[in-house]
Amino acid sequence: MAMNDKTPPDEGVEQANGGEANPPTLKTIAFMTGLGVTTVSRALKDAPEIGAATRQRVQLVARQIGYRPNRAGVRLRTGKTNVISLVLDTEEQVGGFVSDLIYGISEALAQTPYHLVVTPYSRNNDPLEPVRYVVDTASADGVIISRTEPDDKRVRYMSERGMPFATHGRTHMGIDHAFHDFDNYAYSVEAVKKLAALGRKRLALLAPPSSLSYYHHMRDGFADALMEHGLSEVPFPTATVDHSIEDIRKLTADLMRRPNRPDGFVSGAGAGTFALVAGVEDAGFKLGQDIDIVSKQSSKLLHLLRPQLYVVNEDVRLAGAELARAVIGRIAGRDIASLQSLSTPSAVEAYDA
Amino acid sequence: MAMNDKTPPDEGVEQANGGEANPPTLKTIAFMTGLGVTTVSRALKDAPEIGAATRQRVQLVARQIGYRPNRAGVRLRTGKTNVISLVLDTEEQVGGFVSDLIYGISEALAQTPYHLVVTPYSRNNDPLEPVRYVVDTASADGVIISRTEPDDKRVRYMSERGMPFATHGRTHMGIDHAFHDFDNYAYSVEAVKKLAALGRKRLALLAPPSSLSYYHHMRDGFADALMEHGLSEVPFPTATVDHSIEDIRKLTADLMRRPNRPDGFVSGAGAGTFALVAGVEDAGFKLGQDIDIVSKQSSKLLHLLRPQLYVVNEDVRLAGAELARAVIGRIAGRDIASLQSLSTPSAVEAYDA
DNA sequence: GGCAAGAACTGTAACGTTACAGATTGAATC
DNA sequence: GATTCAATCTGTAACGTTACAGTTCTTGCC
Repeated sequence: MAMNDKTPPDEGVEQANGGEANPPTLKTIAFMTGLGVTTVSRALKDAPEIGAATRQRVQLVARQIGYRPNRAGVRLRTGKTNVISLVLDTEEQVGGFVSDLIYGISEALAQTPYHLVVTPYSRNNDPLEPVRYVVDTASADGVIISRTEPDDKRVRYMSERGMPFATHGRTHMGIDHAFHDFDNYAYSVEAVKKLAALGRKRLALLAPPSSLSYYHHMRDGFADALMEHGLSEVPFPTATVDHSIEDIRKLTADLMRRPNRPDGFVSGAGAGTFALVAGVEDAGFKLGQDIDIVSKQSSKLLHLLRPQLYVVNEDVRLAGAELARAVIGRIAGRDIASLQSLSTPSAVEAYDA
Repeated sequence: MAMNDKTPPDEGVEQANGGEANPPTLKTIAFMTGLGVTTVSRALKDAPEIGAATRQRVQLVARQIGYRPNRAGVRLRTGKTNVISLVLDTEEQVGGFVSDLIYGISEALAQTPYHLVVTPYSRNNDPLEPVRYVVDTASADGVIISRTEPDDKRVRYMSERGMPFATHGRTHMGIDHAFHDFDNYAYSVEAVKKLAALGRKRLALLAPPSSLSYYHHMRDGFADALMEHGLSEVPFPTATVDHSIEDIRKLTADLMRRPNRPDGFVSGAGAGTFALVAGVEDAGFKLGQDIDIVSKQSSKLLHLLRPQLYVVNEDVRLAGAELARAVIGRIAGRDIASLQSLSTPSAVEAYDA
């Protein structure tokens, strides 16, 4: 049995043995077990043509010495990066939104070999650029994007090139893909219903920018519910949740000083609601008296701002976890239909003292 | 001139040329220029022993065909990952804090070849674990950590093993290292000074958890300034900025109902201040009248919560950018002393209507 | 006893890059 | 004309992994 013709992994290195131990590789295990590297490699991934005894022996040794596959080696050989890329707009307004998304994703990735890489872009630049980078350099196995548009270039790009991805928000472009979304239609329906029940008649909507998909959902729900309850809309077109706090505040105050001011607001974002409230009060009106506001929030701060606010909670952390599961599902080749989820808003909550 | 003995990069692949083009490699450029891969490699990194004409020719071709070095190849050969790892506590309370940190880091990394990998851990587990993982598997060239402690195991671990890193916050353990910190000592000195000027006498501090470095800075500044202005402290030991909004609120209300309640608060975190205000009002007291509060904030929401609040802004995005610059500096072997920065708090701001 | 077939294992090559040790020039020096 | 030298270029090997094409050995069958 020619066992000693295996080359020990550190041969040629003259350092004393007390020096830094290099991380173990397949070669290390091969040397320790007297097997070939190929056998070790296959034994570690439970290949069928490896004997049960050998497999167990290899896995035991690997565990003992704390073997971890070298990511660069695997990536170079197989092309598998074990990376999920989160493409983020770094101009994103305030709020723990992005933090929560990242926490949710991390949570779901923790049990997997995947690392999370944040790929930023500036809203001023082309949103397609970071996606193109990731796809062209194959620097991730899957991508998560947010700020989804109804006809989204990024979705088309990734679809055409077979890059697995999941979107935060839906599209309407005839391409089926994994997504997670908050049901903003249901949200604004519930919000309007609440305001109707409070006797409000003329409602305004602080909407997302009209380029984004959820603008349409929110707007449609708003319009349908207005119709159903026989209420009217006070247009508030210039302001969106993407505007700065100062802008929204000023636009709101202006709106409130008009003769046909609204007596109810539906707000699409927690931070925007801070500005709404300030604008309303700047104009001299009182929340819960002259006007009522229903807002979405991802943090829990709105009721501390004003207890008169009505809120619906959006669990962004959950969204992150769902998105991570969805991309991983796509990478594993799972069925798209099973990787699409919609989060139903909870009931509108009044402040509970 | 034997030029055609170079092997074209796609030899052996039977696909028609109309198929997907594989990303160009050094071999591609070598083939196109008629040079050897080694020459191409060196030409691209401006090595001195390559002729000026050749260098330009190679770089031109590389640019034209959109060559990008394969990260796995570089990483495997050199050990350089071109990755910065941000180690994050995923239990972090609320606030755009982490978002801003990430945006700041991304901003600074955008001009470099570095990718940002988020390495999460749960506060319940050992904070050393993710750091050990990154160091042991050499999965990043540099690390950024936050929630720094005066005697920080992670700092020791990375120091001893020569992993470049930067900390958000300082340590006091006789190890010199790169950091960025907000001057929380100066902050609480200014905060107390403001409250003294307002005629407040009995101050309480909503501090960070006592395990963290900035607890001590904030506390020392608080104590020194109390002394200087002849004010007294109302102990508020159980509550920290890490507690939930609900907990802080309740503890604050309890405190305010005591006979020796404070007439001024210094708050170490924006989200905590939301809870402070709620607790104060729960107990029936009025901000600006019975009590004044000075708070740090990283978002701009506090003055919308209550205009009576006094705020100091902490630019976390800047902190992120500084931290990124600091780690990169360490990786480049720059002097530690030049990679330590302290951000001086701006003046205490009252609401400016 | 000879042979086929499977089980269990092995070596080689390749992914893309760079370190290292040459090789090939042409010009300058003696 | 030979020798040295610098300038410029090149091939080979290796980083750690896996696909592929063997190789060896045992066992069963005729």
